[in-house]
Amino acid sequence: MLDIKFIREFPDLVRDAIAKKHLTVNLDELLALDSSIATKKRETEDFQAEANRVAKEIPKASPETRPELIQRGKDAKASLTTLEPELRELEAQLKTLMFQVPQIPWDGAPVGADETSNLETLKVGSPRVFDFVPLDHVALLEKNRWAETERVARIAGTRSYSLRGDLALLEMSVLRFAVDFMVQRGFELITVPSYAREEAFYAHGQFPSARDQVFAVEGEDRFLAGTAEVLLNSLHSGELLEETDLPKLYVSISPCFRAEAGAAGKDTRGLTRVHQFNKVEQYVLAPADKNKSDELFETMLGNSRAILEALELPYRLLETSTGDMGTGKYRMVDVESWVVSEGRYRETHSCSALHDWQARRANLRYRDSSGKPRFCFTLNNTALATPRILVMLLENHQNADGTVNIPAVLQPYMNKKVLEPSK
RNA sequence: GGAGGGUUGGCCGAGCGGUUGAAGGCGACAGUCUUGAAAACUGUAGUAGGGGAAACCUUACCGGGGGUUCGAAUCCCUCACCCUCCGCCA
Repeated sequence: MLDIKFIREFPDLVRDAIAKKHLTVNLDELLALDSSIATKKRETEDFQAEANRVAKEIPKASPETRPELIQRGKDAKASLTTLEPELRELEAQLKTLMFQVPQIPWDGAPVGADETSNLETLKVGSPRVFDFVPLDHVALLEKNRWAETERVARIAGTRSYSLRGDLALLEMSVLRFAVDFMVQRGFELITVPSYAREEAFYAHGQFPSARDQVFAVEGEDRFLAGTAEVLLNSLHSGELLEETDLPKLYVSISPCFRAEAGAAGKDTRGLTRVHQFNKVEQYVLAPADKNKSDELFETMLGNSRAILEALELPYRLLETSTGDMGTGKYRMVDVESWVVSEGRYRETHSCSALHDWQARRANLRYRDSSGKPRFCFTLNNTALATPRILVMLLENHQNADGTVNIPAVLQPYMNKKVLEPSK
Protein backbone atom coordinates (compact mmCIF):
# COMPACT_ATOMS: atom_id res chain seq x y z
CA MET A 1 0.00 0.00 0.00
CA LEU A 2 1.20 3.49 -0.78
CA ASP A 3 0.39 6.70 1.05
CA ILE A 4 -2.76 8.18 -0.49
CA LYS A 5 -1.11 11.60 -0.22
CA PHE A 6 1.77 10.34 -2.32
CA ILE A 7 -0.65 9.01 -4.94
CA ARG A 8 -2.48 12.35 -5.03
CA GLU A 9 0.72 14.28 -5.37
CA PHE A 10 2.54 12.07 -7.86
CA PRO A 11 -0.13 10.22 -9.87
CA ASP A 12 2.23 10.03 -12.86
CA LEU A 13 4.86 8.16 -10.87
CA VAL A 14 2.21 5.69 -9.75
CA ARG A 15 0.83 5.36 -13.26
CA ASP A 16 4.34 4.68 -14.48
CA ALA A 17 4.85 2.00 -11.81
CA ILE A 18 1.56 0.34 -12.76
CA ALA A 19 2.67 0.25 -16.38
CA LYS A 20 6.16 -1.03 -15.60
CA LYS A 21 4.77 -3.79 -13.42
CA HIS A 22 2.18 -4.67 -16.06
CA LEU A 23 -0.72 -4.30 -13.71
CA THR A 24 -4.19 -3.07 -14.38
CA VAL A 25 -5.17 -0.72 -11.63
CA ASN A 26 -7.71 1.97 -12.39
CA LEU A 27 -5.90 4.95 -10.97
CA ASP A 28 -8.41 7.46 -12.32
CA GLU A 29 -11.18 5.69 -10.50
CA LEU A 30 -9.06 5.63 -7.38
CA LEU A 31 -8.42 9.37 -7.52
CA ALA A 32 -12.07 10.10 -8.27
CA LEU A 33 -13.14 7.98 -5.32
CA ASP A 34 -10.63 9.72 -3.12
CA SER A 35 -12.02 13.15 -3.94
CA SER A 36 -15.66 12.13 -3.57
CA ILE A 37 -14.78 10.64 -0.20
CA ALA A 38 -13.24 13.96 0.83
CA THR A 39 -16.46 15.76 -0.08
CA LYS A 40 -18.73 13.26 1.60
CA LYS A 41 -16.55 13.20 4.66
CA ARG A 42 -16.74 16.93 5.09
CA GLU A 43 -20.51 16.76 4.79
CA THR A 44 -20.70 13.93 7.31
CA GLU A 45 -18.42 15.71 9.74
CA ASP A 46 -20.61 18.81 9.66
CA PHE A 47 -23.57 16.76 10.85
CA GLN A 48 -21.43 15.01 13.43
CA ALA A 49 -20.29 18.38 14.73
CA GLU A 50 -23.91 19.52 14.95
CA ALA A 51 -24.89 16.36 16.82
CA ASN A 52 -21.97 16.77 19.22
CA ARG A 53 -22.84 20.42 19.83
CA VAL A 54 -26.45 19.59 20.62
CA ALA A 55 -25.57 16.68 22.86
CA LYS A 56 -23.26 18.94 24.84
CA GLU A 57 -25.93 21.59 25.33
CA ILE A 58 -28.75 19.32 26.42
CA PRO A 59 -27.58 18.66 29.99
CA LYS A 60 -27.26 22.43 30.55
CA ALA A 61 -30.48 23.36 28.78
CA SER A 62 -33.66 24.40 30.53
CA PRO A 63 -36.61 21.99 30.37
CA GLU A 64 -38.35 24.28 27.89
CA THR A 65 -35.54 24.33 25.30
CA ARG A 66 -34.70 20.68 25.70
CA PRO A 67 -37.27 19.16 23.30
CA GLU A 68 -36.12 21.44 20.52
CA LEU A 69 -32.49 20.46 21.05
CA ILE A 70 -33.35 16.78 21.13
CA GLN A 71 -35.21 17.26 17.87
CA ARG A 72 -32.13 18.92 16.34
CA GLY A 73 -30.05 15.97 17.47
CA LYS A 74 -32.53 13.58 15.90
CA ASP A 75 -32.44 15.49 12.63
CA ALA A 76 -28.65 15.42 12.52
CA LYS A 77 -28.72 11.74 13.24
CA ALA A 78 -31.25 11.13 10.49
CA SER A 79 -28.90 12.73 7.98
CA LEU A 80 -26.04 10.65 9.29
CA THR A 81 -27.88 7.38 8.94
CA THR A 82 -27.92 7.89 5.18
CA LEU A 83 -24.52 9.58 4.83
CA GLU A 84 -22.43 7.21 6.92
CA PRO A 85 -23.19 4.00 5.02
CA GLU A 86 -22.54 5.84 1.75
CA LEU A 87 -19.20 7.00 3.06
CA ARG A 88 -18.33 3.53 4.31
CA GLU A 89 -19.16 2.05 0.92
CA LEU A 90 -16.92 4.56 -0.89
CA GLU A 91 -14.11 3.91 1.55
CA ALA A 92 -14.40 0.17 1.04
CA GLN A 93 -14.15 0.68 -2.71
CA LEU A 94 -11.10 2.87 -2.27
CA LYS A 95 -9.46 0.31 0.00
CA THR A 96 -9.93 -2.39 -2.62
CA LEU A 97 -8.12 -0.25 -5.16
CA MET A 98 -5.46 0.88 -2.69
CA PHE A 99 -4.54 -2.75 -2.07
CA GLN A 100 -3.74 -3.10 -5.75
CA VAL A 101 -1.47 -0.09 -6.12
CA PRO A 102 2.13 -1.23 -6.50
CA GLN A 103 5.29 -0.03 -4.84
CA ILE A 104 7.35 2.21 -7.10
CA PRO A 105 10.22 0.03 -8.36
CA TRP A 106 13.76 1.34 -8.14
CA ASP A 107 15.39 2.96 -11.17
CA GLY A 108 17.92 0.16 -11.58
CA ALA A 109 15.37 -2.57 -12.20
CA PRO A 110 15.19 -3.80 -15.79
CA VAL A 111 11.85 -2.80 -17.28
CA GLY A 112 9.93 -5.72 -18.71
CA ALA A 113 6.80 -7.79 -18.53
CA ASP A 114 8.15 -11.00 -17.01
CA GLU A 115 11.16 -13.11 -16.14
CA THR A 116 12.53 -12.94 -19.67
CA SER A 117 13.62 -9.38 -18.88
CA ASN A 118 15.53 -10.32 -15.75
CA LEU A 119 19.16 -9.39 -15.88
CA GLU A 120 22.02 -11.63 -14.84
CA THR A 121 24.41 -9.53 -12.79
CA LEU A 122 26.84 -12.02 -11.34
CA LYS A 123 27.92 -15.61 -11.70
CA VAL A 124 29.83 -17.33 -8.93
CA GLY A 125 31.53 -20.69 -9.35
CA SER A 126 31.38 -22.63 -12.55
CA PRO A 127 29.36 -25.73 -13.36
CA ARG A 128 31.33 -28.85 -12.66
CA VAL A 129 32.78 -30.76 -15.59
CA PHE A 130 31.96 -34.46 -15.16
CA ASP A 131 34.17 -37.30 -16.34
CA PHE A 132 31.14 -39.59 -16.20
CA VAL A 133 27.52 -39.17 -17.21
CA PRO A 134 25.85 -37.54 -14.22
CA LEU A 135 22.42 -38.69 -13.07
CA ASP A 136 19.54 -36.38 -12.40
CA HIS A 137 18.37 -36.12 -8.81
CA VAL A 138 15.37 -38.38 -9.35
CA ALA A 139 17.64 -41.15 -10.64
CA LEU A 140 19.91 -40.64 -7.64
CA LEU A 141 16.91 -40.88 -5.29
CA GLU A 142 15.83 -44.13 -6.91
CA LYS A 143 19.27 -45.64 -7.09
CA ASN A 144 19.92 -44.97 -3.40
CA ARG A 145 16.32 -45.55 -2.26
CA TRP A 146 16.32 -42.11 -0.61
CA ALA A 147 12.69 -41.28 -1.37
CA GLU A 148 9.18 -42.67 -0.96
CA THR A 149 7.70 -40.84 -3.86
CA GLU A 150 5.05 -43.24 -5.20
CA ARG A 151 3.75 -44.55 -1.90
CA VAL A 152 3.41 -41.07 -0.47
CA ALA A 153 1.79 -39.73 -3.63
CA ARG A 154 -0.93 -42.37 -3.26
CA ILE A 155 -1.69 -41.09 0.22
CA ALA A 156 -1.14 -37.36 -0.09
CA GLY A 157 -1.45 -36.68 -3.83
CA THR A 158 0.96 -35.22 -6.31
CA ARG A 159 3.70 -32.77 -5.43
CA SER A 160 4.34 -34.52 -2.16
CA TYR A 161 7.75 -35.70 -1.13
CA SER A 162 9.12 -38.03 1.45
CA LEU A 163 12.77 -38.74 2.19
CA ARG A 164 14.46 -41.72 3.74
CA GLY A 165 17.73 -42.50 5.44
CA ASP A 166 20.72 -40.30 4.83
CA LEU A 167 18.86 -37.91 2.59
CA ALA A 168 16.24 -37.26 5.26
CA LEU A 169 19.09 -36.58 7.65
CA LEU A 170 20.76 -34.34 5.12
CA GLU A 171 17.60 -32.27 4.84
CA MET A 172 17.57 -31.70 8.59
CA SER A 173 21.28 -31.00 8.57
CA VAL A 174 21.22 -28.39 5.87
CA LEU A 175 18.28 -26.64 7.51
CA ARG A 176 20.06 -26.63 10.83
CA PHE A 177 23.22 -25.40 9.17
CA ALA A 178 21.33 -22.47 7.65
CA VAL A 179 19.76 -21.58 10.99
CA ASP A 180 23.11 -21.75 12.78
CA PHE A 181 24.68 -19.68 10.06
CA MET A 182 22.06 -16.92 10.37
CA VAL A 183 22.23 -16.90 14.15
CA GLN A 184 25.97 -16.48 13.88
CA ARG A 185 25.36 -13.46 11.67
CA GLY A 186 23.31 -11.79 14.35
CA PHE A 187 19.79 -12.83 13.37
CA GLU A 188 17.45 -13.96 16.11
CA LEU A 189 15.80 -17.33 15.60
CA ILE A 190 12.06 -17.20 16.04
CA THR A 191 9.65 -20.00 15.27
CA VAL A 192 6.17 -19.24 14.03
CA PRO A 193 3.05 -21.18 13.03
CA SER A 194 2.60 -22.17 9.40
CA TYR A 195 -0.89 -20.74 9.32
CA ALA A 196 -2.48 -17.39 9.90
CA ARG A 197 -5.68 -15.46 9.56
CA GLU A 198 -6.74 -13.75 6.39
CA GLU A 199 -5.72 -10.37 7.77
CA ALA A 200 -2.06 -11.41 7.89
CA PHE A 201 -2.15 -12.42 4.23
CA TYR A 202 -3.50 -9.01 3.27
CA ALA A 203 -0.84 -7.35 5.39
CA HIS A 204 1.80 -9.47 3.71
CA GLY A 205 0.50 -8.55 0.26
CA GLN A 206 -0.31 -12.01 -1.03
CA PHE A 207 -4.02 -11.30 -0.73
CA PRO A 208 -6.01 -10.40 -2.63
CA SER A 209 -3.94 -10.92 -5.79
CA ALA A 210 -2.45 -14.39 -5.20
CA ARG A 211 -5.20 -15.87 -3.10
CA ASP A 212 -5.35 -18.94 -5.35
CA GLN A 213 -1.80 -19.91 -4.32
CA VAL A 214 -2.84 -20.38 -0.73
CA PHE A 215 -4.45 -23.39 0.93
CA ALA A 216 -7.45 -22.52 3.05
CA VAL A 217 -8.49 -24.39 6.17
CA GLU A 218 -12.07 -25.40 5.64
CA GLY A 219 -14.60 -23.74 7.88
CA GLU A 220 -12.09 -21.45 9.51
CA ASP A 221 -10.56 -18.06 8.98
CA ARG A 222 -7.16 -19.69 8.63
CA PHE A 223 -4.84 -20.24 5.72
CA LEU A 224 -1.59 -22.13 5.33
CA ALA A 225 1.35 -19.81 4.87
CA GLY A 226 3.58 -20.14 1.83
CA THR A 227 6.39 -18.55 3.82
CA ALA A 228 7.18 -17.59 7.40
CA GLU A 229 7.30 -14.03 6.10
CA VAL A 230 3.49 -13.91 6.38
CA LEU A 231 3.74 -14.45 10.12
CA LEU A 232 6.88 -12.41 10.72
CA ASN A 233 5.43 -9.46 8.87
CA SER A 234 2.47 -9.27 11.25
CA LEU A 235 4.47 -9.94 14.39
CA HIS A 236 4.70 -6.28 15.37
CA SER A 237 1.44 -5.11 13.83
CA GLY A 238 -0.13 -2.26 15.71
CA GLU A 239 2.89 -1.68 17.91
CA LEU A 240 4.80 1.55 18.12
CA LEU A 241 8.43 0.51 18.26
CA GLU A 242 11.33 2.68 19.30
CA GLU A 243 13.89 3.58 16.66
CA THR A 244 16.54 1.99 18.87
CA ASP A 245 14.69 -1.37 18.48
CA LEU A 246 15.45 -1.29 14.76
CA PRO A 247 16.52 -3.01 12.69
CA LYS A 248 15.03 -6.24 13.92
CA LEU A 249 16.84 -9.15 12.32
CA TYR A 250 14.81 -12.32 12.36
CA VAL A 251 15.51 -15.78 11.05
CA SER A 252 12.69 -18.27 11.11
CA ILE A 253 12.20 -21.85 10.03
CA SER A 254 8.83 -23.24 9.08
CA PRO A 255 6.98 -25.66 6.87
CA CYS A 256 5.63 -23.72 3.88
CA PHE A 257 2.57 -24.57 1.83
CA ARG A 258 1.85 -23.59 -1.73
CA ALA A 259 -1.06 -24.56 -3.92
CA GLU A 260 1.07 -24.20 -7.07
CA ALA A 261 -2.02 -23.24 -9.03
CA GLY A 262 -1.13 -22.67 -12.65
CA ALA A 263 2.02 -24.79 -12.42
CA ALA A 264 0.34 -27.94 -13.69
CA GLY A 265 2.81 -29.99 -15.71
CA LYS A 266 5.80 -28.01 -14.44
CA ASP A 267 8.46 -29.88 -12.46
CA THR A 268 6.13 -32.77 -11.77
CA ARG A 269 8.95 -35.15 -10.93
CA GLY A 270 11.22 -35.01 -7.96
CA LEU A 271 11.91 -32.43 -5.33
CA THR A 272 11.87 -29.18 -7.28
CA ARG A 273 8.28 -28.09 -6.79
CA VAL A 274 6.19 -29.50 -3.96
CA HIS A 275 3.14 -28.39 -1.99
CA GLN A 276 4.89 -28.52 1.35
CA PHE A 277 8.50 -27.59 1.90
CA ASN A 278 10.75 -26.17 4.59
CA LYS A 279 12.24 -22.75 4.54
CA VAL A 280 14.73 -20.87 6.65
CA GLU A 281 13.74 -17.28 6.11
CA GLN A 282 15.46 -13.98 6.74
CA TYR A 283 13.15 -11.13 7.68
CA VAL A 284 14.17 -7.61 8.61
CA LEU A 285 12.15 -4.78 10.08
CA ALA A 286 14.10 -1.62 9.32
CA PRO A 287 13.75 2.10 9.93
CA ALA A 288 12.30 4.16 7.08
CA ASP A 289 15.59 4.99 5.49
CA LYS A 290 16.29 4.14 1.87
CA ASN A 291 20.04 3.92 2.31
CA LYS A 292 19.73 1.74 5.38
CA SER A 293 17.32 -0.50 3.47
CA ASP A 294 19.76 -0.77 0.56
CA GLU A 295 22.53 -1.65 2.97
CA LEU A 296 20.45 -4.36 4.66
CA PHE A 297 19.46 -5.69 1.27
CA GLU A 298 23.11 -6.27 0.42
CA THR A 299 23.73 -7.87 3.81
CA MET A 300 20.83 -10.28 3.36
CA LEU A 301 21.83 -11.12 -0.18
CA GLY A 302 25.35 -11.68 1.08
CA ASN A 303 24.04 -14.16 3.65
CA SER A 304 22.38 -16.28 0.98
CA ARG A 305 25.45 -16.15 -1.21
CA ALA A 306 27.69 -17.20 1.66
CA ILE A 307 25.41 -20.15 2.40
CA LEU A 308 25.53 -21.32 -1.22
CA GLU A 309 29.28 -20.90 -1.29
CA ALA A 310 29.57 -22.93 1.92
CA LEU A 311 27.50 -25.63 0.22
CA GLU A 312 29.88 -25.48 -2.74
CA LEU A 313 27.15 -24.73 -5.28
CA PRO A 314 27.57 -22.56 -8.37
CA TYR A 315 24.99 -19.79 -8.54
CA ARG A 316 24.09 -16.58 -10.27
CA LEU A 317 22.24 -13.41 -9.37
CA LEU A 318 19.33 -12.06 -11.34
CA GLU A 319 18.20 -8.48 -11.07
CA THR A 320 14.47 -9.03 -11.37
CA SER A 321 12.52 -7.00 -13.88
CA THR A 322 9.67 -4.69 -12.97
CA GLY A 323 7.07 -7.12 -14.29
CA ASP A 324 8.47 -10.09 -12.40
CA MET A 325 9.28 -8.61 -9.01
CA GLY A 326 5.81 -8.45 -7.59
CA THR A 327 3.40 -5.67 -6.78
CA GLY A 328 4.79 -4.61 -3.43
CA LYS A 329 8.45 -4.69 -4.17
CA TYR A 330 10.96 -1.94 -4.57
CA ARG A 331 13.70 -4.31 -5.58
CA MET A 332 14.12 -8.05 -5.95
CA VAL A 333 17.19 -10.13 -6.67
CA ASP A 334 16.72 -13.82 -7.32
CA VAL A 335 19.54 -16.21 -6.57
CA GLU A 336 19.62 -19.23 -8.82
CA SER A 337 21.71 -22.33 -8.25
CA TRP A 338 23.05 -24.70 -10.83
CA VAL A 339 21.01 -27.77 -11.73
CA VAL A 340 23.27 -30.25 -13.51
CA SER A 341 20.56 -32.31 -15.19
CA GLU A 342 18.81 -29.28 -16.64
CA GLY A 343 21.99 -27.49 -17.62
CA ARG A 344 20.65 -24.29 -16.11
CA TYR A 345 20.26 -22.30 -12.95
CA ARG A 346 17.04 -22.56 -10.92
CA GLU A 347 15.73 -20.21 -8.27
CA THR A 348 16.69 -21.13 -4.73
CA HIS A 349 16.52 -17.72 -3.05
CA SER A 350 14.70 -14.47 -3.51
CA CYS A 351 15.80 -11.25 -1.85
CA SER A 352 13.30 -8.39 -1.63
CA ALA A 353 13.05 -4.86 -0.33
CA LEU A 354 9.53 -3.46 -0.03
CA HIS A 355 10.15 -0.13 1.63
CA ASP A 356 6.96 0.83 3.48
CA TRP A 357 4.50 -0.97 1.20
CA GLN A 358 4.06 -3.99 3.50
CA ALA A 359 4.52 -1.97 6.65
CA ARG A 360 1.54 0.23 5.78
CA ARG A 361 -0.63 -2.82 5.26
CA ALA A 362 0.59 -4.46 8.44
CA ASN A 363 0.66 -1.21 10.43
CA LEU A 364 4.28 -1.55 11.46
CA ARG A 365 5.43 1.70 13.01
CA TYR A 366 8.19 3.17 15.10
CA ARG A 367 8.97 6.50 16.67
CA ASP A 368 11.79 8.21 14.84
CA SER A 369 14.43 10.32 16.57
CA SER A 370 12.22 13.40 16.34
CA GLY A 371 9.41 11.53 18.10
CA LYS A 372 7.20 11.19 15.04
CA PRO A 373 5.56 7.81 14.30
CA ARG A 374 6.66 6.44 10.95
CA PHE A 375 6.07 3.28 8.99
CA CYS A 376 8.96 0.81 8.99
CA PHE A 377 10.66 -0.60 5.91
CA THR A 378 10.64 -4.37 5.47
CA LEU A 379 12.96 -6.79 3.72
CA ASN A 380 13.03 -10.52 3.32
CA ASN A 381 15.15 -13.18 1.75
CA THR A 382 15.46 -16.92 1.71
CA ALA A 383 18.31 -18.30 3.76
CA LEU A 384 17.70 -21.81 2.51
CA ALA A 385 14.78 -23.96 1.40
CA THR A 386 14.45 -27.72 1.22
CA PRO A 387 13.88 -29.97 -0.58
CA ARG A 388 14.74 -27.90 -3.64
CA ILE A 389 18.31 -27.27 -2.49
CA LEU A 390 18.72 -31.05 -2.21
CA VAL A 391 18.31 -31.24 -6.00
CA MET A 392 21.42 -29.08 -6.36
CA LEU A 393 23.35 -30.80 -3.59
CA LEU A 394 22.69 -34.26 -5.00
CA GLU A 395 23.38 -33.47 -8.62
CA ASN A 396 26.43 -31.26 -8.12
CA HIS A 397 28.13 -33.45 -5.54
CA GLN A 398 27.46 -36.88 -7.02
CA ASN A 399 30.10 -39.51 -7.72
CA ALA A 400 30.41 -41.95 -10.59
CA ASP A 401 29.10 -44.79 -8.42
CA GLY A 402 25.92 -42.92 -7.56
CA THR A 403 27.00 -41.89 -4.06
CA VAL A 404 26.98 -38.24 -3.09
CA ASN A 405 29.63 -36.27 -1.25
CA ILE A 406 28.56 -34.18 1.71
CA PRO A 407 29.92 -30.59 1.67
CA ALA A 408 32.46 -29.99 4.43
CA VAL A 409 30.21 -27.61 6.37
CA LEU A 410 27.51 -30.27 6.66
CA GLN A 411 29.79 -33.14 7.63
CA PRO A 412 29.75 -32.27 11.35
CA TYR A 413 25.94 -32.48 11.27
CA MET A 414 26.01 -35.83 9.45
CA ASN A 415 29.03 -37.41 11.07
CA LYS A 416 30.08 -38.69 7.69
CA LYS A 417 31.49 -37.52 4.38
CA VAL A 418 29.41 -39.44 1.88
CA LEU A 419 25.67 -40.13 1.76
CA GLU A 420 25.02 -43.84 1.87
CA PRO A 421 22.19 -45.71 0.14
CA SER A 422 19.18 -46.85 2.14
CA LYS A 423 18.36 -50.52 2.33
C1' G B 1 -16.34 -28.58 24.31
C1' G B 2 -18.82 -26.30 29.25
C1' A B 3 -18.81 -22.07 33.14
C1' G B 4 -17.08 -17.46 34.69
C1' G B 5 -13.65 -12.93 34.44
C1' G B 6 -11.10 -9.54 31.36
C1' U B 7 -9.11 -6.31 26.72
C1' U B 8 -8.49 1.70 28.28
C1' G B 9 -2.88 6.24 25.77
C1' G B 10 4.63 4.38 24.78
C1' C B 11 3.78 1.14 29.47
C1' C B 12 0.80 0.26 34.13
C1' G B 13 -3.92 1.55 35.75
C1' A B 14 -8.84 4.48 37.24
C1' G B 15 -13.40 5.36 35.04
C1' C B 16 -18.97 1.91 34.20
C1' G B 17 -24.82 7.09 30.21
C1' G B 18 -23.61 13.86 29.60
C1' U B 19 -18.73 18.92 31.82
C1' U B 20 -13.62 12.29 30.11
C1' G B 21 -9.42 12.49 24.72
C1' A B 22 -9.84 10.07 29.15
C1' A B 23 -7.71 10.63 36.80
C1' G B 24 -3.17 8.71 38.95
C1' G B 25 1.61 6.43 38.31
C1' C B 26 5.87 4.98 35.28
C1' G B 27 8.62 6.11 31.17
C1' A B 28 9.80 10.27 27.44
C1' C B 29 11.04 15.40 26.35
C1' A B 30 12.25 20.62 28.00
C1' G B 31 13.66 23.74 32.08
C1' U B 32 15.43 24.97 37.38
C1' C B 33 19.34 23.20 40.61
C1' U B 34 24.51 20.74 39.85
C1' U B 35 31.46 20.99 37.66
C1' G B 36 28.64 16.73 35.38
C1' A B 37 25.15 12.99 36.62
C1' A B 38 21.41 11.34 40.01
C1' A B 39 17.52 13.09 43.12
C1' A B 40 13.96 16.88 43.73
C1' C B 41 10.89 20.57 41.65
C1' U B 42 8.40 23.07 37.27
C1' G B 43 6.50 22.48 32.55
C1' U B 44 5.33 19.79 27.65
C1' A B 45 3.32 15.78 25.25
C1' G B 46 -1.93 10.55 22.26
C1' U B 47 -2.94 8.63 17.00
C1' A B 48 -5.04 9.44 12.20
C1' G B 49 -7.85 12.85 9.05
C1' G B 50 -10.21 17.78 7.37
C1' G B 51 -10.07 23.39 7.36
C1' G B 52 -6.64 27.67 8.20
C1' A B 53 -0.80 31.88 6.57
C1' A B 54 -0.94 31.21 11.74
C1' A B 55 -3.21 31.29 16.46
C1' C B 56 -6.63 27.90 16.28
C1' C B 57 -11.20 25.25 14.85
C1' U B 58 -13.17 20.46 13.69
C1' U B 59 -14.03 14.78 12.91
C1' A B 60 -12.90 9.82 14.26
C1' C B 61 -10.45 6.53 17.64
C1' C B 62 -10.88 3.39 25.05
C1' G B 63 -9.63 -5.04 21.30
C1' G B 64 -12.52 -5.38 15.83
C1' G B 65 -17.48 -4.79 13.76
C1' G B 66 -22.69 -3.59 14.40
C1' G B 67 -26.73 -1.53 17.46
C1' U B 68 -29.69 1.39 21.46
C1' U B 69 -29.74 6.86 22.79
C1' C B 70 -30.34 13.82 21.63
C1' G B 71 -25.64 11.87 23.97
C1' A B 72 -21.63 5.53 24.81
C1' A B 73 -14.99 3.97 27.23
C1' U B 74 -19.58 3.22 30.07
C1' C B 75 -25.86 -0.31 27.94
C1' C B 76 -27.02 -4.41 24.07
C1' C B 77 -25.42 -7.92 20.01
C1' U B 78 -21.42 -10.21 17.52
C1' C B 79 -16.34 -11.62 16.44
C1' A B 80 -11.26 -12.07 18.06
C1' C B 81 -7.78 -12.53 21.82
C1' C B 82 -6.19 -13.12 27.12
C1' C B 83 -6.99 -15.19 32.23
C1' U B 84 -9.36 -18.84 35.87
C1' C B 85 -12.02 -23.51 36.72
C1' C B 86 -14.02 -28.26 34.52
C1' G B 87 -13.67 -31.92 30.50
C1' C B 88 -10.51 -33.92 26.49
C1' C B 89 -5.62 -34.51 24.60
C1' A B 90 0.15 -34.69 21.89
